[in-house]
Amino acid sequence: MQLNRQDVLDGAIAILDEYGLADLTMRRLATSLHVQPGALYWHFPNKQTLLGAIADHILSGADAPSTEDSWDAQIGQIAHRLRDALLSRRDGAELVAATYASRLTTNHIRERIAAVCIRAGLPRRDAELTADTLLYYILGQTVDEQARLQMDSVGALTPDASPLFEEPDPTSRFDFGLKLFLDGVRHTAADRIRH
Amino acid sequence: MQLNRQDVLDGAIAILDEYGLADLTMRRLATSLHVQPGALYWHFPNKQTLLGAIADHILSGADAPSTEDSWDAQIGQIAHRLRDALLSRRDGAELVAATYASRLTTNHIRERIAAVCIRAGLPRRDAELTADTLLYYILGQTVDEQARLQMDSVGALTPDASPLFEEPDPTSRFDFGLKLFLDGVRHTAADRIRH
DNA sequence: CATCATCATTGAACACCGTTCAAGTTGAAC
DNA sequence: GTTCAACTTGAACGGTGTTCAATGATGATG
Repeated sequence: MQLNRQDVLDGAIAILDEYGLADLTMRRLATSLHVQPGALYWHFPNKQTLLGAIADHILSGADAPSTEDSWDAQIGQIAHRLRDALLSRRDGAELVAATYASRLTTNHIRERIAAVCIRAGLPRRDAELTADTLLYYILGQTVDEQARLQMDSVGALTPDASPLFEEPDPTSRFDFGLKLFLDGVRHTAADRIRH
Repeated sequence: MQLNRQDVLDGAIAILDEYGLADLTMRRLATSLHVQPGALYWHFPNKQTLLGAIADHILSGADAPSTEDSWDAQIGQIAHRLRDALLSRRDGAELVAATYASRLTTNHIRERIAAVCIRAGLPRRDAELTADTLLYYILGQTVDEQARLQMDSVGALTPDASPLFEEPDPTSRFDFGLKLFLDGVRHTAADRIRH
């Protein structure tokens, strides 16, 4: 029975969920698909491209149009959708951050955010820079949050610093930075923005 | 002639500058020091610790007290100092971002930024979250900028998209996000902040 | 049903990587 | 000159991504 691209992708995602990004190797993936490592290279030219496809899968849907009315609620919704997508899989944030840096995801969340900013009245270049700024924040924050989460689930060193007593909770931390950002956009473009 | 910790560190930084992070391997470092790979492990317990020491070196000085008066000029100065430090060496941003995530740098730039926010009137937790938000932005933005810079210096694919015609220039892009952030802080804590 | 081109896999190798460790060497202090 | 800690060697262990000629499976065509 022969493999196809989707089988390889599904197998990779299963390994990611179960063992994490560090243990997602071409050899392990091949073994789990009952195949020799070389076979994978018929479906994907290299590992980085495969990771890009996983990143696309993780991000799928995050760049859909917002259902909110005001521009700031729209950006807030998209930001939370992105964060949820990153957190939905083990090491998702780390994987997407690495892949985003190497520009081999086909997701259009950057353009979606920029579009909201343009519709709100920002010039195109400012809108793009604003989208970049937000994306850097979300990726950095979420990578960190997920790393902590995983450390806690393994380590659980000091009961005092356990996640139950950690404050503020991760979502509040995220919203703090998001609000900071939105306030900045509001103020910077105060004279241009439509209400 | 025997090696010491500083020799290893200097050798590693030399390789980083000349060949980049991807080619900074323990074996290559050993060869350049005319030594067997195992010898390095007497001076550093593992590669990650060595990278942490390099990150500390790159960041040294970036967390000094600001010489500015107003809180926003102070943060701006520290932010630019951090960016300059990251850009001062090949792959510096990538290296520091990776090391920062794994928490083995001893630099106190986060605390410095938080201290400025506290002195400006923010409660301690808000100050820390604010510092985190800014750091995520700076790291993400600078990693991206440095990656582009390196791609241009190697690729130079389309003359139209060459760095000469790229706009806005990287520093302006950085300042755009920085201003967005500072405006956000100003607005968020408008009633609390001392002027 | 046989043929044939295309799709897909094998098996083995290449050139690396970080890390470990018993055994050996070096160099300074006594 | 001996001793002892600091330091290095040499060799291995157990991995990694990737390549490629040879081989096998598959489905459409004559």
